[in-house]
Amino acid sequence: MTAAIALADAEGLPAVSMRAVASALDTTAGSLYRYLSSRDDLLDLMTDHAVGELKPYPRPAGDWLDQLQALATQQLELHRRHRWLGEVIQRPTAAGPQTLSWFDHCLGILREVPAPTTAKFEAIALMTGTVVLFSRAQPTGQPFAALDPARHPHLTAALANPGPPPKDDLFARALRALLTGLLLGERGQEAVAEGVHAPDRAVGHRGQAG
Amino acid sequence: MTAAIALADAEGLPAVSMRAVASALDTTAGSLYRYLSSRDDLLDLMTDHAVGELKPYPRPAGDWLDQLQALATQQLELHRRHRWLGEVIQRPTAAGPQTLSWFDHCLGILREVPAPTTAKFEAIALMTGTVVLFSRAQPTGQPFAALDPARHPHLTAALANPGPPPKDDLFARALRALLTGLLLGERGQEAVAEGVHAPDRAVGHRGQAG
DNA sequence: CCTAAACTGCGAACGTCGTTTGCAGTTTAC
DNA sequence: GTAAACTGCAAACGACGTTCGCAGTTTAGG
Repeated sequence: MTAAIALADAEGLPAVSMRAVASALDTTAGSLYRYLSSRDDLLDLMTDHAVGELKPYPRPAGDWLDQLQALATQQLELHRRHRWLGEVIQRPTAAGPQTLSWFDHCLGILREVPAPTTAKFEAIALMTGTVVLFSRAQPTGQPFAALDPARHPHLTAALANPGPPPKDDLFARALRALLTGLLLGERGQEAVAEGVHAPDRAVGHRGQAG
Repeated sequence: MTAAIALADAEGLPAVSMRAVASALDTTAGSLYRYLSSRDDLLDLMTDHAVGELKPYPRPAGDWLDQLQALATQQLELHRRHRWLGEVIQRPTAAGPQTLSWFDHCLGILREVPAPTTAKFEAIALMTGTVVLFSRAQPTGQPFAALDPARHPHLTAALANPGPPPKDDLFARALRALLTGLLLGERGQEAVAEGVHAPDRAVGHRGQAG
């Protein structure tokens, strides 16, 4: 269980074979089926255990956008710590209790945001998707073998003049752009530009937490 | 090759085994290694072949944002047609010629956008990532088994009151929010809100194409 | 305290996977 | 006409997820 997580952290998800985790537990592959129904079961348990690391949730500070950003930042750290998470959560399996709790916490933050429920669901899904995207991108080696400048003029030009390194707040900017665009619609753009962070109604995090 | 794509379209990526495509070609698994060096090779070929379906690229219309949106919409249709694409392109392999050509085309559209090269790379990657995210989300069954209203108050409330269905322009809105946020920075938000689509310099697609 | 039932862990095996290998049959070159 | 090179393929290898049946141990009942 935690042995499987350690294995995945160290050697990647493909290294998490029934035989490997059994060996780490000084037993054999078949024996694991006394406790697990399948390998997918193991992956589900690993996922929910990892999501549990997000607790305690950050104390509410700022408006809902700030709070979601804090949550996403924490989530990004989690995905960098467990690089196999992005791959695992893309399977269509039932969500575990920790995942359910986290999702409920997100909805709590969005409670007063005037957007339909479906939009909030999509926004949270896309937030996690963005986290996964950013957790992957770090070492850009040279994925381009032989470039023909005639065939790919813009690409060669871009590579010849790489320009300044990317700003490190790229994640926060992308996230805020996505969330405001999704949840506030076109009017959200103006609101952000004007420095207005919340709609008319008060958007606080009243009392409860997960 | 095309047989493998047909197989993946029909029965999913796991069904694309060496033996299965060999059987479709009336031969055996080992024989394929006369033409392919590995299964990853086959997947790479399938990917590049599928990306080739994006040609001819849509004729340039509107500013760079409109053009990228058209490209992304076309890409989304491709990913819905070949649902295995999203999974395949996440492997860290070298890009094929069609993929290179497409990437170069994107950079051509962004040619006059005043953003560093690295930012453009990230934006294109995130655009594709958004396409993958949206290509997945279609049937939301009931992923929630037994909900404890006390433990997940917001979630149960949200499910009890689903609200109106999501607007179908959600993809376009998310994409535009992401791209403007990434490539224009904070100032981009104002520009979009004011209906201004391009910076001072003319942003046309002059002549060439991929 | 002894026996019967239930449960535990585990070695061995099954089928499938990607990949390698050696062998026939055929084509090419001298 | 012979030697070299190339082709397709059946068989096999190791690793995978998973199943099965058998020992050893724990529990329940008389």
